[in-house]
Amino acid sequence: MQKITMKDVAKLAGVSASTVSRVISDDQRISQATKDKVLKVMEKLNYYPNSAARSLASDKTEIIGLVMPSCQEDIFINPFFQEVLRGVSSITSQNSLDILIVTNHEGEDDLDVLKRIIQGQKVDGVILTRSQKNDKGISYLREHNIPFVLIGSCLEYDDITAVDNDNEQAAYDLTSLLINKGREKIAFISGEIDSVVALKRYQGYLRALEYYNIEVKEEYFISDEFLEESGYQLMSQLLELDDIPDAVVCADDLICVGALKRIKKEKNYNVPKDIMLASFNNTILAKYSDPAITSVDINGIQLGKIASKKLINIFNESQSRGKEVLDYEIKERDSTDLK
Amino acid sequence: MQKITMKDVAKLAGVSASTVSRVISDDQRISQATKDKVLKVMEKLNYYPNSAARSLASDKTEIIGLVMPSCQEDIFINPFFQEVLRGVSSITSQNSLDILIVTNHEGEDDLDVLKRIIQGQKVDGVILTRSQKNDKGISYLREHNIPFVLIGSCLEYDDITAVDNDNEQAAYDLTSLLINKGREKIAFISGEIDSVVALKRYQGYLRALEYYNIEVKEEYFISDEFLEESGYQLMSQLLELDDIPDAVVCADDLICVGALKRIKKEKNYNVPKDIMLASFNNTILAKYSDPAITSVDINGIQLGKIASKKLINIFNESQSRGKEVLDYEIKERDSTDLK
DNA sequence: AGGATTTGTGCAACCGATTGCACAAACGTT
DNA sequence: AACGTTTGTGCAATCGGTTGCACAAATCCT
Repeated sequence: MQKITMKDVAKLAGVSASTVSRVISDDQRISQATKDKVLKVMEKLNYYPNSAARSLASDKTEIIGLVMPSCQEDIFINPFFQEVLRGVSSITSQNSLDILIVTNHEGEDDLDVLKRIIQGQKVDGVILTRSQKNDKGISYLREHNIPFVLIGSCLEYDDITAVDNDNEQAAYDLTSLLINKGREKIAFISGEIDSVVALKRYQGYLRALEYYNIEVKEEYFISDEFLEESGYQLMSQLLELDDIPDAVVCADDLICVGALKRIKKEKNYNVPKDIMLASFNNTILAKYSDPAITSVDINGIQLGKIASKKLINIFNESQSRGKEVLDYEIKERDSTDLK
Repeated sequence: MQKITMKDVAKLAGVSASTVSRVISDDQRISQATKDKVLKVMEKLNYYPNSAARSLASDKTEIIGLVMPSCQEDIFINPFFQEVLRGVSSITSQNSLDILIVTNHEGEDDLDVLKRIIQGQKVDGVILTRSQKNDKGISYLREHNIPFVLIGSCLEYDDITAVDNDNEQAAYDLTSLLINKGREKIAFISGEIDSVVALKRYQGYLRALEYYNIEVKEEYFISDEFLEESGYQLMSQLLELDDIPDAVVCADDLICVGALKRIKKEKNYNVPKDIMLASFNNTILAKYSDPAITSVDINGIQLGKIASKKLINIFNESQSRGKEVLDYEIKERDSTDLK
């Protein structure tokens, strides 16, 4: 495929390359007549500007990076990320930006990827989809003053542009709901507790127990990874306790679905009668599982949308930085409903 | 953030920029001593090559485009695409490539996006996740000799590199399964029948009916979009017929889930007793719905992996072009099981 | 030892855009 | 008519790499 460059357009239109460039960026100083002429030629030649040349010269890529969990991790399977992607995608589409899926190449750790992407200037900015305690990535981005938005929260700095739900409060509400249904032996199972979101949900759970004067049993809190398999294993552990819980709060639908599967294996336990289940993220999993799972809708699409908008604001140096907290909604379903 | 360029590295290492460039590309001609020296400096300065400059000069981006359904379309919600993305991602990660999510910007049609991405040289090649009859995109890519791989099939050309399942046969098998369970009034509901995959599945369905000498009723085939909502609507139509089908083959899980929802609304119909449901793609939806839906596992992850591998092969001009047909597997679940 | 060969490095052109500055043409003013 | 503005366009440097070619130094040969 032979390449059409600006020069070709310029020559055919009988103008200089700079004029063509200015037509593309819709420069005020170019007369309408010239613009029309050049645009016609561009159309005729099927010209599209070379984006590498463009970003080299202008120092902009028109691409934003969406940083996903390492792709080796199966957590990538979590439908939550697809929701975020959809949200992001709808905004980038409106703003003529593209999305680069950022995952680590073989041998890279989470910080390496960011460095490669950012310093290699593959993107103009990034959206992070999760955060950890003492997140190296966040520190790096912050120190180097790189445009980024966090979906989630950051414990260490309060000057970070982010979108999140009040996961602590949501977990409090969810746990309270179980308590109000008469449950007192409530367990909490989670993915990596280093993840801020897991931590916040755990704290909300604790606060609810304390508020209702329910004893916090150490063995009722166990964590592993954000995977269905982990949910299955963790539930196994709970079922082996002398005093089996009568309700379980899961930090994520994927975990919850795993836990449910494990419970179903035992003929003598019924959800919700013997054990109630409640969870987070309200992905399609929760909606279509049997029984359907009560889950906190954190509106992944909206998180993605707001995050992208904020990132675009940062590009434009307009306001609306800072942290934005989105509403959540508990979707009550059969897993907590005794009918 | 001040930029570190090759010149900086070159100066500090006491070599020329070309040498640095050659160290990066691990050129044979550079001595090990020099390589070590330069690498050390690169590390020290935290140098990462500017990818715009790199691709401008080398005419390579190290990025592959994953062409998604228009992001306005809700089909983007289909978990199938996430599976593909996971597969692609695992391969690109191993090969130090990145993924650009390609969706149309506002005002662009499907062909425009491709032109912009390809002629603007944002990517080295693309993976298409769906195809239509007389697909403009495919013609364009083919004519301009652009590296691409299709996940799916193309009816018009047989020289296209693609990965697919034998969807016709799969639909035949699936329909046969229903027939063997004693059903004879089998409907087929689908998304856009312009999509090749829908068409193939429809053809397989027809072939099964013919093979078993079952009359093909025109009103048993209706189509709309690949959405849950469509499944719901289409099922409504079927339920209004004088002679209601006793089994429905759906072209996609999302549709099937919608259809199921609609059936559940009618108290006097039971799945699978009155109406059996069977579907395609075996996404989590099918697995966790209630009743669980019998679905053809087409292995989206694997499709994504093979597609990426093939694309990389095209880059390397190695063989293994052509079409590859992957196995499918019918996962029988409660929606077709009378117990 | 001198020439041929191999090995390692640098020079400079080039990739295709953007953009500050210069300047010609067209216009308005007195 | 002469001069100052305004308007529209072109020149040329620049962005940060890659790569063909030239060439110096090191090695090998007879």
